[in-house]
Amino acid sequence: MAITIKDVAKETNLAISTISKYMNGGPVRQKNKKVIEEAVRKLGYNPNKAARGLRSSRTYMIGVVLDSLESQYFGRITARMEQVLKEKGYSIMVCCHRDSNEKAKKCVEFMVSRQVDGILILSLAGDAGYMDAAINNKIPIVALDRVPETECDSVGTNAATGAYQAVEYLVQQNHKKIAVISGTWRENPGLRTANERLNGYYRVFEDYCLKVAPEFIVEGDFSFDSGYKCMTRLWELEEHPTAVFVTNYNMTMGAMTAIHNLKIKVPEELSIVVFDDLEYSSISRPKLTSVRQPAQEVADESVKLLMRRIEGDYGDFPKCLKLPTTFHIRNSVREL
Amino acid sequence: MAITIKDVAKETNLAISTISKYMNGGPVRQKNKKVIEEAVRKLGYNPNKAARGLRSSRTYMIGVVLDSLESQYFGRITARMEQVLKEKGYSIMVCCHRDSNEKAKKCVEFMVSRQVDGILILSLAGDAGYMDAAINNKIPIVALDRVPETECDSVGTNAATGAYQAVEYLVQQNHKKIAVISGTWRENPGLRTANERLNGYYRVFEDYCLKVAPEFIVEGDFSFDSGYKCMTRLWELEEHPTAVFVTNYNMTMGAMTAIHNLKIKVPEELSIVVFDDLEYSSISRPKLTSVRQPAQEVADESVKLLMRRIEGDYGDFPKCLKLPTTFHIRNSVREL
DNA sequence: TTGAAAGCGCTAACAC
DNA sequence: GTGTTAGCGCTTTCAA
Repeated sequence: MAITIKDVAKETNLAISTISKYMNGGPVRQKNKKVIEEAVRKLGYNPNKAARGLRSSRTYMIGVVLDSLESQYFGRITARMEQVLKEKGYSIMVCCHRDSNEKAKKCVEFMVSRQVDGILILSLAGDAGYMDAAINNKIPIVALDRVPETECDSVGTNAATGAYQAVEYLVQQNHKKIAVISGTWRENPGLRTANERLNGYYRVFEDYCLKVAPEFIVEGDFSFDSGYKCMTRLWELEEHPTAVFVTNYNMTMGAMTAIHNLKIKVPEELSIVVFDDLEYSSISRPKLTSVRQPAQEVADESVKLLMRRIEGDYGDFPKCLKLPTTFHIRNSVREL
Repeated sequence: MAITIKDVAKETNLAISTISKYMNGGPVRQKNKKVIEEAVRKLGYNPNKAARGLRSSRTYMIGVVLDSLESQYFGRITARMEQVLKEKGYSIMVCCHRDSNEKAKKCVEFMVSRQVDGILILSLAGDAGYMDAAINNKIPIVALDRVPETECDSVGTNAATGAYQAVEYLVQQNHKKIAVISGTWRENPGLRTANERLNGYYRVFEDYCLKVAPEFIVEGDFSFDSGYKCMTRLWELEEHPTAVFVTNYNMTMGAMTAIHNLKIKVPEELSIVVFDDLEYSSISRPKLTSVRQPAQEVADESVKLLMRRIEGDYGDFPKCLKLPTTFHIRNSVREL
């Protein structure tokens, strides 16, 4: 087995507890400090964090449960969380729920049994029973991106406002026939982020006294395929829209693929604005005018909030933080 | 604090060790089995894995150290590893090295101090001193994608063959003026994957008795920007190439952006084949003919190998596994 | 089969 | 400042 604190004690002729104190930044005599440092280096001692956690009931481990590592947006968020947490001495354990609440529940239980100090959970809709294990064990948990229905800490972005801005921009460019490819679908009406994005659309129409054309509102499910299908369906309409608002990244890529296949010219024949501003938005031609969610800030704020909960500061529980999106005008919209 | 084995013992009037045995699938009297099950459910008992690890020196935790969570290819690999490992009862701890060997060393040490049962390390060039901590502590470690110089287990793809296939295809379509945007750069000549991809190119020229034009070999560093710059430089040449082989994903996107800006028509004016077959290859217009690395198989094989090492089977150490790439013909190459 | 007891590596009281 | 000691929650002998 590896080097333990005992070995260091033996090597230095000091007590175990002195070594422990030194390792935790406690006060140690100058001379001993040197001796210990020396021994630690020589032996290559590395404190066993599991044992430390067992004793101090602090594992310095944070559980991150997310849909999948394959999504760009969540990848960015997770990468940032890892970075920030590492600086604070925490490491992260990840677990994918693949959009199943049942699996999410398992993930959370798993993390709890690992004694994580806190949990960050990304993107899950509907009933939040999956948080029970954490709550019962008094392990702080903050939800990201999609806000569950239970009373809990959460941080996300102000999707309604972001969507509003995107659609308003279209209106300001004199578009009236504006379609939207939404992520709300009847089987899963609980998906708040999807609803919020759609609400932004409705509100613009309301505020500008425009009439909503039901056939221009098509429902996808946030997947590539649904984006493709929705766009195709839109183009089969007798009267084409002059602009379309696509409400997430995967659907955007699906829609753009359909657009290419149908040989629709953007922005000449169809203007497009999209929610999520990731790789593809600036790589595609034309570049896509888009609403950006602040991945880094979302990560930073949720970590900050979680840290406060871990320190025991529950003053403002439950906190629901909504970060503003930003709007990036590029070349996919033309003025009518 | 949470429910411990003690609570279950008290609840059932059995000894702690009996509960432990039950929890680990040991032989317990039918009657007691029922009683324990009942109590576990009622109390919501979840064994503390840290304590278990401390005792049995098995944490059922695997450390994954990788460049960054933001890369698609590694995201896929990591996602798959998580899935497979979860099925086996393992969870993963991730740590990003951001292409710094020094940070990688820290990551590995960190994982070691967490008593992980094994380490999977992705994509790192040059000297492999960063593995020392794992090796010294006899913690199995397998390297993925990029193979370090030290004697160690590794699994990657057969990049040279993949590159060969791509360039050979170009030759078969009667291209002679074939440029390559390589990922080898003088400051980091140790990057084997980059060298292998370039070697594939050289070998085709050798085998087909073609002459290599030095000005057609441009050196990037696997980044978007370098892809952009290399493509631009290529187009400033007096004599343009008729085809280009781009040796990784980020450079491909950079090169494509340059291609769009320079208004180069693909494949009419320039054919392109690329290494890595991710999202963009099939979204872009035209779709990109590309070499695909088998992310899932790489993940599966490395996990399988690591598991064998954890079980103590070092029969074939050090094993260097190279999985075949596949070649996908799409619309970015024209026949001359 | 079951239970008592030792101990994994560490921290935290407490006495010195 | 330093050392002694008692556990954190669990597994694992070893007796019964």
